[in-house]
Amino acid sequence: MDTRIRIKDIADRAGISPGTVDRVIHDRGNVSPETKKKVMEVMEELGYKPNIIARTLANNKIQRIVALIPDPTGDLYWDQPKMGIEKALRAVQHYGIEVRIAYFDRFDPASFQQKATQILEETSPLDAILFTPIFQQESRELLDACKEREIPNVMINTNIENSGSLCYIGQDSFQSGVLGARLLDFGLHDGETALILNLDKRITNAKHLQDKESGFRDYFSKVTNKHIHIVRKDFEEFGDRDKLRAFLQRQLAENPRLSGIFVTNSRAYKVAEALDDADLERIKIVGYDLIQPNLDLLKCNKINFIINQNPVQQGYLGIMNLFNHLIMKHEVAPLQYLPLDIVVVENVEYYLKRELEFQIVL
Amino acid sequence: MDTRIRIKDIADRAGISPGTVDRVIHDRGNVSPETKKKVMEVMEELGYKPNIIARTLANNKIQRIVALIPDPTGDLYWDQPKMGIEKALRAVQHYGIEVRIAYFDRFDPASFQQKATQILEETSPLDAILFTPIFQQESRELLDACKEREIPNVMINTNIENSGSLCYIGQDSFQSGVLGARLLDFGLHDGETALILNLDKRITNAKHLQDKESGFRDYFSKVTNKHIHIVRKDFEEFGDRDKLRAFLQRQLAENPRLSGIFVTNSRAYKVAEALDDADLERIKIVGYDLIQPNLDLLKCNKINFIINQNPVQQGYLGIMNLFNHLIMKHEVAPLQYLPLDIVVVENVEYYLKRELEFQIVL
DNA sequence: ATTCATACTGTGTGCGTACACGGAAAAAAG
DNA sequence: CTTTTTTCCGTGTACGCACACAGTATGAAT
Repeated sequence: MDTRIRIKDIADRAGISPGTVDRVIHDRGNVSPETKKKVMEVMEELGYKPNIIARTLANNKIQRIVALIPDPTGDLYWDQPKMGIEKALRAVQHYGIEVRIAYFDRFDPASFQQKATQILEETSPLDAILFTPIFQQESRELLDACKEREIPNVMINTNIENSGSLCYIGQDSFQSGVLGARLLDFGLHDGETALILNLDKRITNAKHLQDKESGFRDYFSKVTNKHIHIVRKDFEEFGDRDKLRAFLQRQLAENPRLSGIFVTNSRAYKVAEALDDADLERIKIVGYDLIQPNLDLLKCNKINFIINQNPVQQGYLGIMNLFNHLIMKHEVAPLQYLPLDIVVVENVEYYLKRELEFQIVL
Repeated sequence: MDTRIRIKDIADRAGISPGTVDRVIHDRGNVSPETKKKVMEVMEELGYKPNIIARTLANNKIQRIVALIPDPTGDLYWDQPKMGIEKALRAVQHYGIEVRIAYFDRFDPASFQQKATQILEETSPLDAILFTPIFQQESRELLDACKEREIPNVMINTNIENSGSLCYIGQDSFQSGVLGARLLDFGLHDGETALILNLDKRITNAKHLQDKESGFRDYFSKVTNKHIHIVRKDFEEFGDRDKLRAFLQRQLAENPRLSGIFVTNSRAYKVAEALDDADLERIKIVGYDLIQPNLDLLKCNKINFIINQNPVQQGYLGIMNLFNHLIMKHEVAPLQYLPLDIVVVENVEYYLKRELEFQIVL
């Protein structure tokens, strides 16, 4: 395989045996300082790059990763990180990586806490954790436990600052709000009203929703040629269509010139379904995520734009980054913002196809 | 590594030696029909999956790939597939893949032909080719030569139908035109004119530009609430700013209500640079590709939308697909359309970041 | 002077596969 | 029946690395 430098080459050049070079490489001690220095110099000089193929073959232990994500039952969005995780697993399982996916109730912090504890206690060995820190408090506890036990971890979808995590993979919430504003702006005229709508339980961590709102407001604060009135509302009972309809009617009554709604999560379809066609004609809707009900409404122009949060990618890259860390021993970028894909009818197909097809199959 | 089935396990179960199992796996003959059948049954029964790691380590020959792409000198776009190819190489070089990049003059079919011949004759062994078939005729000749010599090949950026290629990776040109129309449509009013502008030498294959035009027209043919007049122009001397300016002034004179320009390749910046600020205020521009001059003009709102053709991805996936074919011996999807990314000021940063950062480093 | 501990270094085996080589058995030729 | 050829199959080695283990050298303690 080419003229690659092997450990043996280093050894020959340094006038010692491969075993010693190996000790230097893995910093396993029992090497005299001079020899170590010499070996390091030779490695530098010859540009030694370990052969991962041989390394993985020799080092045949398994690395166990546990992923803790929301139970996708009844929520189409959370099925997608799962798909990404499974796709990544297929790519790296040859390297001795094992992934178990655990689920928690996305509306119940106690469930998260319980599962996290269970994972920490019952999984052995536990080499890494991938999780979605949607509950701020409970996630911090998990992060602390990881730090204490020196378990590398990756966060996806929601970020927590100063977490000590290996990395975060997901969107930049603030900028995501800016983009949402920009997209709504296409359909807004001077003096009209835009509504920021959080269809979520209050209990879930609102941090990234707040960031989206800040970004949204930031955009319009910089628009000079027209003035847009901005209103924010939270509504918890999104499961009940009639209540949602009543709620929306109230908003329309209070804001007669309401002509744009920014739904901060994947539930834009609920809004579109609850509004009358006549209102929909006038009101532009920007939402998140390529889930089926959103797609259906996008195709008949009842939702105007969808911002793709790349949930499949999040899961995929989460695992791949752990792979890079655990097996490849590469540096991992701590903050990995995914693109803010703008999805309209005309390009939706290709994003869907990409999610389904492989990227890299190893 | 888990409880994986090895060749030795198959051998034991079938009551023969690993060598024979290996012969069956690689169909290398010298195995009696009964034994072969027996081995196949056992493999099926135990669900044998070859260990790629060990396979690659043992099979230490190199696979030589040559990439034939346009010389990026003086054209910022073509630098990007090159980056993608290099990124992919970094990911798979451990598996014994070697890539050499050859360049041709993107305005000179003879140069393509000459380089192609040279590659076929002088590279030995030549295990695969990745190329951009921008010259229809000459590319067909290369495809024929590949077919004759049974050299697997991948096309990126431009597609040729019925090519016998392993796969095509790039955009769906027609749909790309549809999207371009949709984006321009945001800024167009009833009765206004949209210009489809090909800033290219006539000599280059116009097939994918034609497709873009068809898509563009197709979109507006389906718009019912307003009527948009569509004009198409080709202009070869885009290198000369004064001539381009004069040309554009002529268009403005001929089409007083011209308020949208769809530039079908990466040269939108040339249009924006050649127009007066007063005209730019009114005229919306949609172009392609995240190259620096386009980005600068996007940021100051002189270009409104950029469609990303994902050139880095094209190169990256091109190599990765050959890797999948050559090393992994996986099936490869023959038609791999990349997403049509809509890029505006608000999300441009994240696309750029993605291109620069790794995706998978192996 | 011998033993013993310590600090360091070399050797060997295994990981799962590919493939060359050689040997045995069966079939064909003499 | 013997020799040669063919067909089939087992053994061994290499791939590059990790790691256990077996050394060797040095100096201190007895």
